[in-house]
Amino acid sequence: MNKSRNLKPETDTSHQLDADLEEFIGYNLKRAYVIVQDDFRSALGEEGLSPRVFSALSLVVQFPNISQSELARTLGIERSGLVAIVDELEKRKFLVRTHVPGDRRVQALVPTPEGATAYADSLKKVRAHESLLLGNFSAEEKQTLIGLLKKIRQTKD
Amino acid sequence: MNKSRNLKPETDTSHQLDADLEEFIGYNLKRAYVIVQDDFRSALGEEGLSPRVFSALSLVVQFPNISQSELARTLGIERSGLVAIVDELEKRKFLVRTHVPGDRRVQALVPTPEGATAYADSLKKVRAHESLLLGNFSAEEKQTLIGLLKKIRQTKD
DNA sequence: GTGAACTGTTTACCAAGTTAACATTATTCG
DNA sequence: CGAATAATGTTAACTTGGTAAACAGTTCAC
Repeated sequence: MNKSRNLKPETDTSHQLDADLEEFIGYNLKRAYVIVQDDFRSALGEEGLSPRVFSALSLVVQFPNISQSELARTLGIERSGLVAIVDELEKRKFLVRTHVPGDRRVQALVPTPEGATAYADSLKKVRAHESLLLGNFSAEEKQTLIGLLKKIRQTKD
Repeated sequence: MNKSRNLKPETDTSHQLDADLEEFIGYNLKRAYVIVQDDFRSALGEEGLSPRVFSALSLVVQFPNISQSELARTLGIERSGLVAIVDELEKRKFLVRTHVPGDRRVQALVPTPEGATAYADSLKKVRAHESLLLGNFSAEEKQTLIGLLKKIRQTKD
């Protein structure tokens, strides 16, 4: 069982091909995640939205009046962690925190017109980034991949 | 095209089902990645190896005498970032940095016997974690997923 | 032999999260 | 009612996992 592959480790580029690591979902998931995230950032540029801010804005635009708690829950992060994200979106004038009549604790998040157009613009860029990065994927492969990734999420509900 | 879904945002749990976000590879990748990583950590316990340390040890055990530069390259991280990982493995006595005769710059990484057994032990736990977490995946689905994730990596070589 | 390149390392930094505590407000239910 | 319980948004301190830049020592190319 000992593979005894000790030939010139410095110049042997075949490591990736048969390392134990390569059989793990976790490792492959991370490597792919890093690539996609890096490409996302360079596609949206220095002043563009980061992935997490984009995803928050997406939900606010699509579900106006969502509360911060609900947004955090939907994104799978802590309420405390969401504060900085909403702060950034508010500072950029992409949304406003508004009071809701029924409950004086919650601050409903409402997208501004600038927020809506910024989202539409970013959405285009994100779609372009994904279709360019995954240029060698068929539509079916993309759907399969998304389906399998969602299935992982379903295991922990 | 306006979906106008403004009914009780606080209690509407259908957000996940049709949000724009859900069609993106990047978003689904991140959500899945977080779940798998969290499960990895709880499977290996408080004193267990973190994912990145596990992956480094894996390569050192499988390819003894690998240099730090080569290891960093294989893992896709910076040389500077690898230092802390190797420091931890050395402190735990799982490997030693050794001089190589030909080149006085490089420090070849050699697993200790403890390192090898720690890896074997961790490997079992990692395999158990993945097969438990992905209990509702068929062998074929797992292979498909890994293949598609690798394909993402191939786009940026 | 000199300039370029590579190795390991430190330092300073950053991004993205967590946990714990808190004030404020709502809800539950003896 | 009123007291306990719970939810909301927020801050503060911390952790993790990286990067970028600079550096000394060493090797390579030509």
